[in-house]
Amino acid sequence: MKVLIADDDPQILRALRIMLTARGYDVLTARTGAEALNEAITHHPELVMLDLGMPELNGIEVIEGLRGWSQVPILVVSGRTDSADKVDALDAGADDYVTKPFAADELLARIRALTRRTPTVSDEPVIRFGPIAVDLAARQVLRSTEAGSEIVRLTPTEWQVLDVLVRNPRRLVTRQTLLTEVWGPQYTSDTGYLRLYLAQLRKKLEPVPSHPRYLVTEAGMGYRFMPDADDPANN
Amino acid sequence: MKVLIADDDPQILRALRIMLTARGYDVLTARTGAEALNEAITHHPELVMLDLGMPELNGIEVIEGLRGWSQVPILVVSGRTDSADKVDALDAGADDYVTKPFAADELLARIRALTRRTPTVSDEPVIRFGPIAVDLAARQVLRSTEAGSEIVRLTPTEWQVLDVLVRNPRRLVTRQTLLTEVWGPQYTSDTGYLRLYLAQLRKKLEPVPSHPRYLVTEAGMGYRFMPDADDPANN
DNA sequence: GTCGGTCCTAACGCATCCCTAACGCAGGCG
DNA sequence: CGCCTGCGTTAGGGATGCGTTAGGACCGAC
Repeated sequence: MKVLIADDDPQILRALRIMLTARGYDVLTARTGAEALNEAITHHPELVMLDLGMPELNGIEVIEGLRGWSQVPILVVSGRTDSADKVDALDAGADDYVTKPFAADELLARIRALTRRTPTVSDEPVIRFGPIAVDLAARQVLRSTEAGSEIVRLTPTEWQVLDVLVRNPRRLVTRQTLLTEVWGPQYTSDTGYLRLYLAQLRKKLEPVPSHPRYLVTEAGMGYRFMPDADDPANN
Repeated sequence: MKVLIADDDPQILRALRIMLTARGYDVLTARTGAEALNEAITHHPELVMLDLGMPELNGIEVIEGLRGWSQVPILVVSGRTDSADKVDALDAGADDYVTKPFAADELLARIRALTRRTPTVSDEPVIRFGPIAVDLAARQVLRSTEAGSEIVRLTPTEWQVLDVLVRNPRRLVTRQTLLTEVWGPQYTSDTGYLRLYLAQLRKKLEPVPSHPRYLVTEAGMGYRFMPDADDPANN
């Protein structure tokens, strides 16, 4: 199992590497936030351990950068004990937060708990409907035309909205969950931008945007992604 | 979102209930391990907060009992700070571990982190009667016809009424309960719209809307959902 | 400084939904 | 037998929600 450790302190990096290697983990390391993002993109680790106080990009920015395209479990290991730091990191997308100094066996148990819960998030990370193919891992959308296939460009926000919807096929996603998933837990009332992004997504993905077939709206409740009826991906 | 809190200390129970209720969570409580398991089985909460030192069954046993059939996120809130306790709880199946005393905002952030990750993989509460299948999780109603199945569209209010009824199979639901559940606690007298929505539901769901078989009215009292007699889902 | 892209606000039709009002009908009761 | 109460049903107005367009604020790149 590949684990990425990002910390600017070589001491900690070395200690963690030894501890995890001895337990059979494959350890990748990074010393800056930018380096951490690069490593994550190229090697797709199954767990990311992150320090908050790194140069170039701080921990929160790294979390947001990761969460833009990956569901990998993120464990923050930080010297900051202030609860505000914890709240910020967790709300940004981290899954757990451990303060230094930490007990080695507890850290290992938390790592086991995090990796246990995600036994391969999705064995089929590419979702197809109509002429569209959504590759969640590669963060890419392709539309097949008669002359091959073309790349559909989506903005970050459009991606997050689409991500939530396609991860819940056939299920109703309420306006509120969509808002909190994309814009954060403090957003609960819609002033109208959800409609906007749904319209843009439909313009880019639907065969007939004015008559949506896959990104269906349920009046007064929310939205729903309806896969093709013959799609074998049913779960 | 339903949250089950299991703790033998009434003080903590009360504090947590207030804190979570204010944030919009539906709080269930239990004072013993056995009670916690019972509550979990009957109400299927989306998060379980657990104290380790409870009578009857200790925390670890409760975790194991839950994990036997449920993937619900488990957050341990315990006074024990020993790392061995944390390791045991986490390895038994808990997802996070917070020691008392805890910071309220951190606890809330951890709750958000835990519930965010699970897209409510909840067990499949599909209720069937006649040609109708009600999928509560997906918020979808299907009617099977000779040529496959078609989607039945329900308005939000129709959904809420149906939701209350099917969650109480064979039980009488008084007019007042229905009103307060759907329209809010201040509504107590019916000016006639309940009749309206029942009529619409019957028109959409009953085989013979003029002679209701599943959505039965009890004159002067309320309504009752009667499942098929041979339905194995009896609880 | 300029430019392109993205995010959000505001406003306007339009469809849908909620609720009121009225009428018909059945059963209970004096 | 006639009245009354409670429920089912229908139709229509008002309100809300949604899709759509246009335009300004903000930010990083060049």
